[in-house]
Amino acid sequence: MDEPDTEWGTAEGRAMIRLLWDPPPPPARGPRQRLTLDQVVSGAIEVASQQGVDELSMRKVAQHLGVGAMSLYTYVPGKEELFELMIDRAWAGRALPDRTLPWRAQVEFHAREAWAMYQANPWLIRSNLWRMPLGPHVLDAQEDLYRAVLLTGLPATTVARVAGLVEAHVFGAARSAVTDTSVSARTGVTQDDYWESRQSFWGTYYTPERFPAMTHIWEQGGFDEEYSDAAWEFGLRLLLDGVERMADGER
Amino acid sequence: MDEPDTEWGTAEGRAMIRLLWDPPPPPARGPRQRLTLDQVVSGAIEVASQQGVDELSMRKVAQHLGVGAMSLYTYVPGKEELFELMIDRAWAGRALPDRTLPWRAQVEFHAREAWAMYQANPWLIRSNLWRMPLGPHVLDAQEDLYRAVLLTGLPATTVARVAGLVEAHVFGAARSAVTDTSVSARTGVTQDDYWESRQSFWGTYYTPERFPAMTHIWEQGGFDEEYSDAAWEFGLRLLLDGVERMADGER
DNA sequence: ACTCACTTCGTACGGTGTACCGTATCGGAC
DNA sequence: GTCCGATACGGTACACCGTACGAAGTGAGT
Repeated sequence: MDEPDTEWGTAEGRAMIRLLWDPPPPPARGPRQRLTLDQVVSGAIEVASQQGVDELSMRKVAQHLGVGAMSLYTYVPGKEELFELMIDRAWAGRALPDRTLPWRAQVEFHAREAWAMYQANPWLIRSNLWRMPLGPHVLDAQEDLYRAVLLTGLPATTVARVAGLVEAHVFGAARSAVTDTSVSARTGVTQDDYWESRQSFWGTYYTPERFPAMTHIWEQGGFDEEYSDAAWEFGLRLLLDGVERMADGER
Repeated sequence: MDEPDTEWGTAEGRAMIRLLWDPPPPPARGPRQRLTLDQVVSGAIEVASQQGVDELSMRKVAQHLGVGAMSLYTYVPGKEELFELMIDRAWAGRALPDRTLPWRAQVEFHAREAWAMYQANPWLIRSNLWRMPLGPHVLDAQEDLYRAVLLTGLPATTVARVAGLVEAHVFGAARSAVTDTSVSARTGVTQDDYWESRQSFWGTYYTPERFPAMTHIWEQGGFDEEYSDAAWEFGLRLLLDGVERMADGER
């Protein structure tokens, strides 16, 4: 009789999948739409980029696009779905490596593309926390990464793990690198201001006796270049060196 | 004259640091407090654990503790600060490794403790996105990890990178592993229901022709054990193998 | 006994996502 | 050309959020 309206059942799931994979047919029979789905997604991304993902709201997206808030719901079932579309759009920008390159160069290309994607779309960092959306561009990129890792000749289980490691590593590095700047953009507080606001800690509670290792690394300049390009590529190299060794041992 | 009330300046920063590091003196001169700061933090963690971090609200925490919503603000400046206290509390549960063990065993111990922490507190996954709080328990654990990695004898910059890699890797693995279950707990939709709701995708848009690599890995059972303990320990091993080789080459 | 710092919490404000529904707009059928 | 009905638009409303404000009650110090 009265079915629950918030169910995630097959109905909503199917609607989302269609939205991602099928171009929505331009509806005949009614007044013409003022916008396109693409414009809505782009507008949302612009709002998220300019004001930060925390400030993203349906009302703000609508205002940015010059329509009423509720009008968005004719393009998109809800905010969550809009977010999935935004994610897939971001992944659409990822280029694929030249298939004639050796596997390692291809994987490194993928990693650099992922890094660039997170740099260009910091709001992504706050997303993939949920499930990765089953969007076409997401899957195409992942498929190609799996293809590249398969070139190693390693067993399937290992390939799945390695591909996951590469994606997770880049994501983790991007998260750390982007966090500071995005927080700054959101609150208008610069990184220096933040540290200054917390400096009472350094003078009061931080003592070299309690934190000798950190103090030592600090004095050696070990924290100076934290999360530059060099830092995350160092991790990638470490990772791929291990994979390469496994692959060599395999054959 | 009218100073901005939302400033993050030294005032608020100092208050937060004191809240984290100094036990709040039991206030004389007024009616006795009904709760303690510890109880507030514990209550918030219970709400986050039971209902999911998205459902965490000051009103719900207050109700859970049997007090009015606004009463919480006598213990804590705001929600953000409460969250930092929750994070530090979670880190407080991390045990430290036996210092007589070799460095690798110590680092692995740290990694396993981190994994256990994320398993026990899935709401953490949605947190560290901002800056890591400067809480005493967070810093004590990190200090000890740096100490353990320093035992390798590697240069300071490398030590900083390796420690970051280990933490980031465990976090990434935990994020992927925990996501499914936490979404289930939040929405009451099981993982199977979710996949069923999206199954129109598998029948309609997923074709082996478009995704040959994924299909191949799937057929080989490569995705079966995704994000079990074995999966993330595989990544850790790969990582530490590389570190070990660097350390050996060093001396 | 008085003072007054302090806790508690009801009320309220501006924000959110979005359900509901009246109104305007058009394509297709006649 | 006229009308029907599906559709887009968007105002209003509801439940919820974080939290500012202030009134009322409490209890130690004087």
